[in-house]
Amino acid sequence: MLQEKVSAVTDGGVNAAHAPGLCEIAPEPSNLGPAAPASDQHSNEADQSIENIKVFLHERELWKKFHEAGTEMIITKAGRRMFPGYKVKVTGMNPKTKYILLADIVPADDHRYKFCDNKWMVAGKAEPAMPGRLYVHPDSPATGAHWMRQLVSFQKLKLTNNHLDPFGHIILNSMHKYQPRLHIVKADENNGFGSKNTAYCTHVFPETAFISVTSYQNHKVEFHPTPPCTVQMNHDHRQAEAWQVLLRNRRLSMLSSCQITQLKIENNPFAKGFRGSDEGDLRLSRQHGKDYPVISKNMVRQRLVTSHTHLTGKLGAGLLQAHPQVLPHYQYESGIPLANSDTQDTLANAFPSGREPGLLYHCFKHRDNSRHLELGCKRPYLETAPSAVSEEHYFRSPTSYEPPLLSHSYCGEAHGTREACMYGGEEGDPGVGGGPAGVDSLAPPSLNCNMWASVQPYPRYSMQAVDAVSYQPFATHFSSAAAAASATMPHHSVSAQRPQPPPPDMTIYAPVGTQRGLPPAHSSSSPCSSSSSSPALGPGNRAPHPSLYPRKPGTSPGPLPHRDFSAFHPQSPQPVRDPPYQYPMGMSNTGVHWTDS
DNA sequence: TCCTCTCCCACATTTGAATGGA
DNA sequence: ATCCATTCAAATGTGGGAGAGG
Repeated sequence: MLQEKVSAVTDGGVNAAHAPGLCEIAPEPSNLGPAAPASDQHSNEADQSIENIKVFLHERELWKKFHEAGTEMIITKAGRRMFPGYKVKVTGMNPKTKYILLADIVPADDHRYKFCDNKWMVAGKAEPAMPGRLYVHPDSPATGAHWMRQLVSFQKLKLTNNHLDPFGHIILNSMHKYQPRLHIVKADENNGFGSKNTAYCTHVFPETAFISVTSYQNHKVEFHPTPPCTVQMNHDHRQAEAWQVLLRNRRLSMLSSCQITQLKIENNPFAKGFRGSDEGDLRLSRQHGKDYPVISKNMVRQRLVTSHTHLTGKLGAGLLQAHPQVLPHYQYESGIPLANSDTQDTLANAFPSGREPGLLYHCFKHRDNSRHLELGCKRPYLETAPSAVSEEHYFRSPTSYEPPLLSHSYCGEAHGTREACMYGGEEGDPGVGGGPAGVDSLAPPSLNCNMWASVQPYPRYSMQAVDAVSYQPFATHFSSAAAAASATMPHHSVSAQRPQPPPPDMTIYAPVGTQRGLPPAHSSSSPCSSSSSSPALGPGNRAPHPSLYPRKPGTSPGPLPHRDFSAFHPQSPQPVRDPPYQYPMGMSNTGVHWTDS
């Protein structure tokens, strides 16, 4: 957890709380200002109302930069952190009330995407959603004072594409669009485990949506110091000069931070080694046996875009007009509009969201024409893109969905059966924390409670699905709250309107192998048996390297069992006994407003 | 057989936590 | 108790290549 000062938070606001259970987003009056106060239905309890909680996304400007470029998040088998990190500042909590903060990542739509012609395009229907997992902040539960004292960082949350991931990372499908969410669950004794009324709220920052990839989709091109053929073909002095300008501008700072890899390299300390410098380029080049600098493709784009101003002024009718096929290509790629484009176009272009019906229609219509999937992708990067403009017709709806920039807050109340506490693997076990009575004993240091619960990506937004869920015997108020919060997550119409049967894999997954030196429990029957903390725990509790636990064929955890587990783990290294934790999703009566009991 | 697309892996580098000595 | 240097695991994007599928 970062120990940053509260004042370091620079991000925007949180919008008002909405009536829980509504699967639609109420329009927000403002995108930028601080959160409008929640529509408080319990004004006499304003101080303690969870609706009063405001969440500010940390590094929101950075997130917005990524969002405008079309955020990509690498997912790997071993798990990859998100960058930018998901950090928030929370205000409005009751300092003495205990809260649980957790995050999950849900599909933003039911499309599969592909990166084509420097744009994200719908490439078909989404693959079946992975069993959802919740990432519970390691400090949970903690008092409001604790949460408000500093930034709340979910930086150690990891994403994986390993469907059998034993480490508790959040499982995602590659080339799909996802939306992280933050849930705040009240966990004090008056509204605690076993309580009928669990107050919670969900916050969504649309700018944190991303497309998961196994490798960044803007690959490298070799930046030869000699002009490319498109320039060489025409021995025009002005073009040669233009190329010199390009070379000269290699080190220009980005006017438009538009490329994901470059944004990550520039902002992620761990990627410092890739930051641009002539020496760095040469180093990378030599590393790959090249005598000439190798510049990332996105850098080329940036430099071209950056140089556009210079070029247009300097070349006029020269290069750009002599080769009109070049400029249109760059003009639109990656949603980087030039002077005439506005932000909305940028956003729409970067993320062809499926939330906008018209856009969807265009995408599918285009796809049905069996054209766009073949366009551009096979062309060398510097080749012309004659379809670039026409593509815009299909992927830039004039009414493109522009996501609000504030977090959407959804408050709700979970009304589910709570026959067991999620902490209560052993009631009375102070380490495990168990049960309603264990709440008070759950001082933050004693409980590192990363929990990984299955979340149904689509059906959870469906009230029909909610009703259809058969409760698992180990429901907890917490999971109920999380599930309820999940159920209130607004979803675009395609998913929300698709009734889903009760999920067959309504499972819980346990964090495993998080204590140093302790192997993860691979047994799906009791995956928590030897684990004591989660991968996201603080220093000293590093997750073991996956290579320490090679999966032999046939010994893999296998498909997630119908009953899987997740548990909060004490820091003590003792094995957690099989915690009968079940986190049925979507069990909340989300049509009921939350209440503080 | 060829091509495209997606994914995996090794690599060099940087960061930051842990450790030990002064 | 504090400071500093060292060590090492974790994290990062990249290029090359494997493998599946058409």
